[in-house]
Amino acid sequence: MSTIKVLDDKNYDHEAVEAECRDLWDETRIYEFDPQSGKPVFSIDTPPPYVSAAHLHVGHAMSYSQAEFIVRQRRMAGYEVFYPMGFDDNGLPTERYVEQTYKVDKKTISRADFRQLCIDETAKGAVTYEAMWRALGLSVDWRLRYSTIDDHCRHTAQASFLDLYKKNLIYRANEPVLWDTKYETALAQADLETLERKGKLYDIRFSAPDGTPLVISTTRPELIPACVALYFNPEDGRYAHLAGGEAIVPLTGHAVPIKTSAEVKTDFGTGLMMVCTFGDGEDVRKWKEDKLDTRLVINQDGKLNDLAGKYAGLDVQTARGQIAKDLREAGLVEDERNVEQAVSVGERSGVPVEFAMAPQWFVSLLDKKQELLARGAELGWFPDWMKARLDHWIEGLKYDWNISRQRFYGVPFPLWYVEETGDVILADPEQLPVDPTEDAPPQWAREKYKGMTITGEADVMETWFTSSMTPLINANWVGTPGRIGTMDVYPMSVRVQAFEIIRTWLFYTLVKSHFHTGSLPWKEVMISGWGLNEQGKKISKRDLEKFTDQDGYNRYDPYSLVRRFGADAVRYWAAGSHLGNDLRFHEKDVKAGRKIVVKLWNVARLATMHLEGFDPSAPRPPVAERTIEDRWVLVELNRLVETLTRGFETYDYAIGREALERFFWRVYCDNYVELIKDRFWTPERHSDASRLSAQATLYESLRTLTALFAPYLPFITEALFQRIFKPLEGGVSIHVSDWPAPQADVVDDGASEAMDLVLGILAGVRFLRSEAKVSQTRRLDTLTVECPDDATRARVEALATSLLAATHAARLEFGSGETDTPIDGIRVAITVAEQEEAAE
RNA sequence: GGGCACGUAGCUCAGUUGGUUAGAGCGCCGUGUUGACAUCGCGGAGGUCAGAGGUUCGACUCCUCUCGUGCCCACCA
Repeated sequence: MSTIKVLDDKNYDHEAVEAECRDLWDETRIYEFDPQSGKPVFSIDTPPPYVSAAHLHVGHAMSYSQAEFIVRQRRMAGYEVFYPMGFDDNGLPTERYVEQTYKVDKKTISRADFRQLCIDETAKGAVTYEAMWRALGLSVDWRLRYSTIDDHCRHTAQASFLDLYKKNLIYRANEPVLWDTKYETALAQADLETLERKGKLYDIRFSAPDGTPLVISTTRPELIPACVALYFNPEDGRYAHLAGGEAIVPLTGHAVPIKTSAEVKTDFGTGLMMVCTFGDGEDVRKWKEDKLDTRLVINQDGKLNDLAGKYAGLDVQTARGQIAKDLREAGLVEDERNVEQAVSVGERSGVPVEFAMAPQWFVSLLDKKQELLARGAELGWFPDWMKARLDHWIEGLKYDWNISRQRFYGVPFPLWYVEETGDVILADPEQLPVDPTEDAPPQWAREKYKGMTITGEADVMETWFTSSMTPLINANWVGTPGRIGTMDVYPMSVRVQAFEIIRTWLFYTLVKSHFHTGSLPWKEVMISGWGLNEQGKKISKRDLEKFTDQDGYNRYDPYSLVRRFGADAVRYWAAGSHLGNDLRFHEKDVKAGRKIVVKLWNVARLATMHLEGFDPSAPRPPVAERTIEDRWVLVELNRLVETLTRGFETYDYAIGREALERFFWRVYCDNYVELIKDRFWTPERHSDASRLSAQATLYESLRTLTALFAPYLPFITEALFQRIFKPLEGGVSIHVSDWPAPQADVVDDGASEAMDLVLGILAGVRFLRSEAKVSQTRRLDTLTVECPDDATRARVEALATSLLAATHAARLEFGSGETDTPIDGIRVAITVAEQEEAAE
């Protein structure tokens, strides 16, 4: 027979407990995915963070914790959990970081050497990240880790390219592309941000061949040398006579055609529009549709070229000022005024994008919008209103997906070009991953193009081309030997991510899955908000640096918080906002988390004191025979279980936290455990049966509470399980025990109503004690209850035992009360026990 | 300009299909300790639920409009 021992540690030592739990979890390997378990699989696709550039802050801790609440609950609910973790060490952020850290230039270092530096650097970052995730208690199966530059991921990305190529979903074109002049690379639409700024709108005088002035309006005078046409609205009577004619461009003196377009607004500026190569997307469209001349005046480095005449060599900004000045001096500026403009800038560079002509690889999207919208509609969205963001993005797509980047560090395209014929040689699937700038093309190609010049594609794929593969990376789509995970876990159960990358990561992943597998990548998506600083702004590097004190403590640094308050406390904070909503960080909220952890420890200590010697394997009193206090708490507990289970089904961890907190504090600690004390303190007025009833109920409720708290507070709940419950019921860990189900034999047979009466009277007594400055535990001589009618009096009388126990009173009397209670018509009064007075 | 979300106590937020005197945490005030917990208990103050209309027997909740905040999208050159 096993019985319960009292918890011996008076103080809860989170550091010791967390270390103990981590060791236990490592040793027992309970988080490892077992494909043979026969249980339904719950697989989760979480963001692979950039490991180099950014430092972790509580916002990261928040969103990963929110996902992990769900994971832990699903594991307990009987799912076989597949929980990998990835790191994104590809792409521009890493490249920039390495360039700056090692002071290297991509033009003077070999691709292999540079990649090695990136790999080394990101390996360091990954160590930090893994340590952080472990400290937070993320139940990741670390055998499933991937990093986007490793062989498996490069292989997957290149296989994706080959598959798209075969399916005719990818093409190469030499078209105007969005161009970042700072990093000198092409960009995709999704890489753009909008910058609001003040600009100037100039009215500038062009002329007709006969010298008649023609005044156009533009915010970009530096593009005048690139002008290839003027447009006006066909409805615009002012210019009707110009149609089909020509205009002479100032500064350069070249002639351009004058055309009409319904899109020109008659009330904007002068109603005459200058079209250039290329000022914006509209220019590109007219250039294509009307087969305009090409006068590309801005080079890939953002400087003007020889077409700009004396302005050659100036950057866009300088040229704009210089040209405006010269035009003004020449008397050609009719008007200039300030305007608000919205310009597209590179997300990373912050520099306004230009257009450049360079051959690029594109994935077809524009003719697939309907299919992609349909896929998006198949997904289960949590919260559901986030779906609108994807729909709007797809509807607003203007370009196919340009995946070429004129950068260095990324996954190479698996192909070579034959200079003489222009043919494209694709890598053989067996030779992936391949780097065409270093590796030879396949044997058959070397033979076929013998004697010709074969060059590997020097561009690399953009980073999203790889990260959009994470579900297929996890499911080992390419069949890398030795990797755990097969297409059996595909589509995955859920993707977790923040809202700002719906248009990128979510969208591209959907695209890839649709094209490669004809199915969704996951069944559902869980979209989280951001952790914000006290001011409600995104947490910045500045926050992380500025608020560090002498001890190295920083309130935005998850490590600092975990060390000071414990991982459970940080996680408890993270559960504080509903899914999809931002959460402001306040240290005091983590302290509140800490408080509930300590309270849980203490209430467990109290329970073990009352339960000392209790044998849970012995028959317990049927619920129907227990006291009303016990039946009441079990009814409340059943409701709690239902609430949490329902919340978790829709990824709403916050419902559960809220309900748990309310139950734990208001029902359990403040009332239930106080109400049962009398049965142990004054055994002479309670039966053995009622004591056993309390013990059984206390045991059951504490066990259920431990399980319900487990997804949120994995460490303390594990500690309680190991110390109290495991010796009695066996099992390895609370985290692989069963998720609680409502107890079927618990029905609300009036216990709640009766307890309302007891608690109402108790509230009145507590008020009187407080008024009279009498301790809440001091014994009362009499409890006097004033009832409005005989029926109420009879109900109160029937509850005498409970009332005396609750109020620690010796006698119940009926008479006139001193104060109201929350219950209509019932008033109470108290007298303090004489003998205690004497004892003092 | 369009879309999405939001506006509830000093601060941060709950409030599940509309139903009696709107809740919590923190903060504030008062008070209590030989029996889990001062990392605590008990009590208290504090809100015209952004504003205005409308639907309804009844609105924090549903509808319309206005104001304000955040984010996303947008070629007004």
